[in-house]
Amino acid sequence: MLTERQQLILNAIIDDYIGTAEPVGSRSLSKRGDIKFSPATIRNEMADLEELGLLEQPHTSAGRIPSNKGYRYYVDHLMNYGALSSHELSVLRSFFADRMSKMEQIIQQAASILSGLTNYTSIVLGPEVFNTTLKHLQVVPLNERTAVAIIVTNTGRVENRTVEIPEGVPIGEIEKVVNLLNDKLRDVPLLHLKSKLYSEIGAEMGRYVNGYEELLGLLENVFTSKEDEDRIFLSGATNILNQPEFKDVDKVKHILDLLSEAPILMRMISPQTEGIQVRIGSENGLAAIRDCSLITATYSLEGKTIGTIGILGPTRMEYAKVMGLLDHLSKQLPTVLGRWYA
Amino acid sequence: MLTERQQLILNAIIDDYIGTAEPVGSRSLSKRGDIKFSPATIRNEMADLEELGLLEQPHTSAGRIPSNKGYRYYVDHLMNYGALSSHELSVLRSFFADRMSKMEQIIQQAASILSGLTNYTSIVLGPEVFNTTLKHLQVVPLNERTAVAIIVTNTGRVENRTVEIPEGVPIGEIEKVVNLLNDKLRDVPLLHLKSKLYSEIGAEMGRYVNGYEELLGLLENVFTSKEDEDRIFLSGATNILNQPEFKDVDKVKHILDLLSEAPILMRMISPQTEGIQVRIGSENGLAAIRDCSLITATYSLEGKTIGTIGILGPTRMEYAKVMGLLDHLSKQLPTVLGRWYA
DNA sequence: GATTAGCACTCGTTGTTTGTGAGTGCTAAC
DNA sequence: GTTAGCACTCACAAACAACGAGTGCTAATC
Repeated sequence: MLTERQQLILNAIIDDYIGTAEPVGSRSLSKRGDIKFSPATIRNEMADLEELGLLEQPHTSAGRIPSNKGYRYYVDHLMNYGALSSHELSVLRSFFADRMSKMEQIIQQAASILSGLTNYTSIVLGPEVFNTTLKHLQVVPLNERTAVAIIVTNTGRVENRTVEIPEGVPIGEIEKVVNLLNDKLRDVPLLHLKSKLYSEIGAEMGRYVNGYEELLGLLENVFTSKEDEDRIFLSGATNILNQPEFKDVDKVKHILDLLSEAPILMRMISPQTEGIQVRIGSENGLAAIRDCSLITATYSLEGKTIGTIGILGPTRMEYAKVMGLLDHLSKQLPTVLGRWYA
Repeated sequence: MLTERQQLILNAIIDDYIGTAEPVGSRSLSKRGDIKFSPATIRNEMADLEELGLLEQPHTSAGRIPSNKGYRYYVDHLMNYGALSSHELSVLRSFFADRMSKMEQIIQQAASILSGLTNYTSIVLGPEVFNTTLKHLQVVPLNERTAVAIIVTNTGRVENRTVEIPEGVPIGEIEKVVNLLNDKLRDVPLLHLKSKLYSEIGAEMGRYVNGYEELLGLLENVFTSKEDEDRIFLSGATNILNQPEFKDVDKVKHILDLLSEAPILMRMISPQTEGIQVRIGSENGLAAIRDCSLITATYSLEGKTIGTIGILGPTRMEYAKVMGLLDHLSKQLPTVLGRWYA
């Protein structure tokens, strides 16, 4: 347990360092208004904090910088979520005022706003298909052998896939099947489409349609959601380049490469637990972002977690501000999304 | 007009510099097998070439590097398209063997291959809607006030937009309109949809449908293609970070920011003229890529230019190799795309 | 006993100097 | 016309000193 004064000093150091990216020394700390001890006292405390692993020294005669553990302590015990500035509030208000966009646009916009307001990179995981249901299935033949299958969900999302029409299946048959499926599958959650297809529809289809086995395989392919990739929205990827700690091109390359790998991002920000989560430096597990912190917040609808919004920045991140923002947005986002689930 | 020997030397310098990114001196040149003059002679020639503006000297006692004008001369007069390596050929062959993907996937894949084989950034402009025609129009109501309008083209592309249903228009009416439109607009080029909508359909619609004015406005919105953004495909954006001339993070940031602006890319690679085009350094006009060269090749179908493939790299680019590749791919691409226009 | 002034010490940063070597331009010999 | 030779230039790297921000420790002070 840290003493009052140690907390004060740790807090001040992190505060300074977040602002300047320079190691902070005892003398400059003692000049801050909120610290009323001499540099010598501060030095003693700093030595103790270093021994506890909360601070580290780049080299002997430099100031101290927070260690990952230091940031962790700060986040867990010292920090309060920042209140939103009036500017932030007004940006968010105008975002929430928009009632026209379709869901994907809303999510993309949310990502843009996050990266715009923070100058970090935002990663947003769009709503899970969860209770997304099938609204309409359509097959449009393009020529004799190809057709495009289209799925419309109740959230307004449209997915499509090109399929090859098996030899010897006349267009008429396909239409019959599609009509049947539309009747049977309307309002069925996407998640259950495949199982329902086999358990209930398969047999019935056999009665009406010739060669339905091929069609079944085809439909399975159509219903296999490629959602995983599509749920990831990125914004402000190049913002890291603004941070002084990423002057090194090689480090940056690894990060940018990582950001273009949707499946990895997916794993990174999939909600492990509800609420706001902070992963500092090596806590992320990925070497490429060992100097980054990732803050994520889940958002829910009707008590179910359906997605995540996240910010990736240097470990020297404005935690309070970012967490304030994420907290606010994650709570408001469902109200905008809500109408798609009416 | 350059003498034989000047050409030989200029060619050698560019060749060397492309490989090493280091200024090349007279001594190292004279050691090349293909140059049989003494360093002194070479120096004299280099001085002349510099006077002509084809070479420049970073500083007095360094070797020479090609100027933009030097590259230009090289591209226009000295260089031959590189023959494709067996590796390149095999990659391309397996690409062209794929007959299943839908068009967007083909284009995206082409971009990936280009960036993969060159280690530069590839920018591809997908086929123009040009003779893309409407295959099917569909409106799926989501709830009382919203619907999603879907357009399917003969190329298998699916576009969709969320629309608000005007008050007092019953679902039945909408269905009627959609059926009418499907009859009238099938196989009409997307480009002409809007004009046709007004010139021919508008009046007729008035006869059958109440409140058709609102619907017209709505449909106009739907038919306004947002294609411009969607036609751009990027790959290997972070490859620039591998080039030694882009060690500087600030330069890189400008380029990466540029690459995320679809409209600017659009303008950059829209085909001005048929065939392969090389824009070197400042010839691009954009400050952010003043140290880059952009090589583009148009591809055509039935004599009409329908799109562009391009490579963005440092001015010190492997012109011969890249142009060989682009030439090959731009000629082959239409054969894969062809079936969508059958 | 906690705090602080004082001081010697460390070490990265900055600026200067000094070689070093790759490369040049020029001149004179071939 | 070509080339050998040579003096010269200049970026780059190493070596070095001065600087100063910052430290740890000790002893005086509150």
